[in-house]
Amino acid sequence: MVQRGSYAKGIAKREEILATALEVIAREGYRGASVKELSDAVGLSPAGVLHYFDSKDELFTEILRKRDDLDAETFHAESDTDLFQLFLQVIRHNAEVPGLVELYTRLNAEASSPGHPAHRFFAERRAYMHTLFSGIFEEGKRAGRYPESLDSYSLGIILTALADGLQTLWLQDPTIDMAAEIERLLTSLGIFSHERSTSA
Amino acid sequence: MVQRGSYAKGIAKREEILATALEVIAREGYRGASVKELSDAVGLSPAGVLHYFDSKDELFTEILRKRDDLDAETFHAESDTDLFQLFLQVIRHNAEVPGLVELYTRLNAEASSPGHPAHRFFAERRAYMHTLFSGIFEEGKRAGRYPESLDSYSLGIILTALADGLQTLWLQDPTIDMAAEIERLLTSLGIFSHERSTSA
DNA sequence: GTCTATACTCTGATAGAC
DNA sequence: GTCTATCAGAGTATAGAC
Repeated sequence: MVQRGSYAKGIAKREEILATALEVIAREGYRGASVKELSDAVGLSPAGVLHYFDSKDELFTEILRKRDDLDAETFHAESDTDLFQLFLQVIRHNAEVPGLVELYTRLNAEASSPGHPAHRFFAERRAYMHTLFSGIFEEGKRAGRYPESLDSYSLGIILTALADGLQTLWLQDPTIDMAAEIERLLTSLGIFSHERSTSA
Repeated sequence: MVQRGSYAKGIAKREEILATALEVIAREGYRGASVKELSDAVGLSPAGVLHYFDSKDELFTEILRKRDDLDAETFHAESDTDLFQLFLQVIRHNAEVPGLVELYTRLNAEASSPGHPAHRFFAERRAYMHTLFSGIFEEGKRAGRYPESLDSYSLGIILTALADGLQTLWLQDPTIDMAAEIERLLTSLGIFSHERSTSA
């Protein structure tokens, strides 16, 4: 794989592979998705697909990256958007695409080694979520809307961990309402008032 | 695999396999542990080991079950033990055995299908944790020690999900202090007072 | 550069000999 | 109860066609 994606056609093909793979997993579920299955869906041989990606794990990582990009377009912040509500919207949307949730959860569990293709992705995602939550929380504290009981750093870690853990639980027991649980915790912490919170 | 474990020797051998496998993963880490590697450690062929277990996933599930049994022996409740503190002790102990944490986290992510050998294990574990937390919390509420702000059902789900999610995060970033984060949340919720909480 | 065909390696798993 | 032999399937590396 030399000069991957240097040509217009190559770039387009790479995007097409990602879009197709994302769509297949979102529609059909994860079910041990293999390179073979995904390459069939695009009309290429497995090696043909791996011409654009270093490995299966890198392909899967890029699928998740694309998912995040699409979500960011769909759920973008307006000037008056409550960012916690936006976060809850994404969580609610997740319940519609169990295949992607499983892909995310599995890769998350496998990416602990720094050498894993998804390690950087999850590190960046963690940093982003952390900055986001800390920012919202610090601002709310300054405005006197949020309580001083919890520091922003911990809140960032806790919400990130909770979101990940709820997805693992929900995959095993879909009766769990991920967004509602997060909402209840935020309410208990005094971050949501009952008026501002809207149930799904 | 007929009549697995019906004979005394068979039962002993099965236990020996589990004990050795547990010890190897605890000491060496997970590193993509294979049946081959574990069977070598016991001095058997892969097929020899799979005589005692239906599959690799069943073997791994039983390793986790044995881990829980050993933990229950080590961290057992005395009459005056704070069960939340006991929970935190187990979490702190987890940080000493990353290999087992990774085995747990990976299997947890793979066990979503009801047909998976670990599905029942995690369902039972979830139910146990849930009953435990709800019980502690209800009791504390009745005694007036805990606030009414959060219902027991949600607290059970949230703490279980948080524990799982923190392990995933910690595997990727070991600077995270899992027990301390849970402690901070419990403190913010008014469940821990500062006097009763003891930092690790 | 793009892609197929082929082959290699490693896995977990199974059948049957001992 | 445990082995050897074997299998099916995975991911991946290479050679070379176009």
